[in-house]
Amino acid sequence: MTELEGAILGVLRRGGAMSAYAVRQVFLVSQSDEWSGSAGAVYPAIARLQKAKLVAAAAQKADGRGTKALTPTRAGLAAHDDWLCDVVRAAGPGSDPFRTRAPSWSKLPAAQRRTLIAALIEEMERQRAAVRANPLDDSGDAVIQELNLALLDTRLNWLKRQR
Amino acid sequence: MTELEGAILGVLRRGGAMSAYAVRQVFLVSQSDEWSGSAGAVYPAIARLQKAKLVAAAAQKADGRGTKALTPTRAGLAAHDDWLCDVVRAAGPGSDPFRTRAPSWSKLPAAQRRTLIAALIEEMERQRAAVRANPLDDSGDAVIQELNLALLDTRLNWLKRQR
DNA sequence: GTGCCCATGTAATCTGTTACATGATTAG
DNA sequence: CTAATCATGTAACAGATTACATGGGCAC
Repeated sequence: MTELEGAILGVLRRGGAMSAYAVRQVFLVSQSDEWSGSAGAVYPAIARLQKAKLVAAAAQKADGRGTKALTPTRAGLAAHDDWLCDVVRAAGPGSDPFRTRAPSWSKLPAAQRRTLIAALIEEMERQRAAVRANPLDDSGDAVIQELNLALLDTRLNWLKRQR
Repeated sequence: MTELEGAILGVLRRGGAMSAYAVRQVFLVSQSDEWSGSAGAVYPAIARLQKAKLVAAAAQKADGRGTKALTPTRAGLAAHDDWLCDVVRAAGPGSDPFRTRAPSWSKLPAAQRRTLIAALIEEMERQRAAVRANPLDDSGDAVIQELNLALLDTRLNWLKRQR
């Protein structure tokens, strides 16, 4: 199961029956934009999940567009549990564009480096304010917001020590 | 420029002239395993960089294997600077398998959830001990280690609040 | 009835993964 | 000499991205 497939099952599990389009919207507006929510990723991923009988689709009446209400099957919930409990994968570092760049910033000319660090601090503080201003009603989003705030603080702390 | 291409330029910039094989080793033993360092990724990426004249290859004498010493060109350094100063990309959240799973952990049966959280704490503390035990001689690795330690602490703090 | 969003998908392309292939060098 | 490692690459494949295509529902 790919990360995207696991994430989709999680959305269906937390959000109840919804259409593939609605799943896309969740990714499109998500705080952690790990995926673009592009149709070319979401629809094939859902098709794979359906083929593997991990997701079931119930046709909605009075919709000529063939909109389906998707729900995880019992096997889908079990597979998702396994994915959730995969300690090795869950504990992995993931990919972080900040961490990838940070080791090389010392190679920049000093003036450029100072400008960059100032711009990064400004951007991170802007993000932090935006997150803080947002309501965290949905339980899943609240967790992501909390972890994202911690990430922002980590980066800000590190940046301010580099000034 | 892809993240991998940027990272490769960074390795060449920080590590001095080295072969494509040596670049691979850096990724293979790297603390932040964002990439596997697979030959099928590294060699094509370096080929792209060479084609774009961002990396130059000097043949080493007395090596029948055609080993080349790779160095960033002036254009390569400029492109790398741009990549380093891309505030939007650097400030992005990246992808985090922990953050992807965390919102769904509340859906697990309570007993399973407690077991998982305990296993995750153990794994993170093991990782933290391993990082602490490692020497951080190389400047680039030291930065990554520092950011990884902060990431581990964030996750541990969050997990311990969930117990 | 004309736009605009809803809703589903496909096609071309890019990049990374695993696995394989090939040959040079060096340690025992 | 033989085995392990150094060193470079390719092939088949999987998954994500952008862009495109198609058509239903609804507001004005």
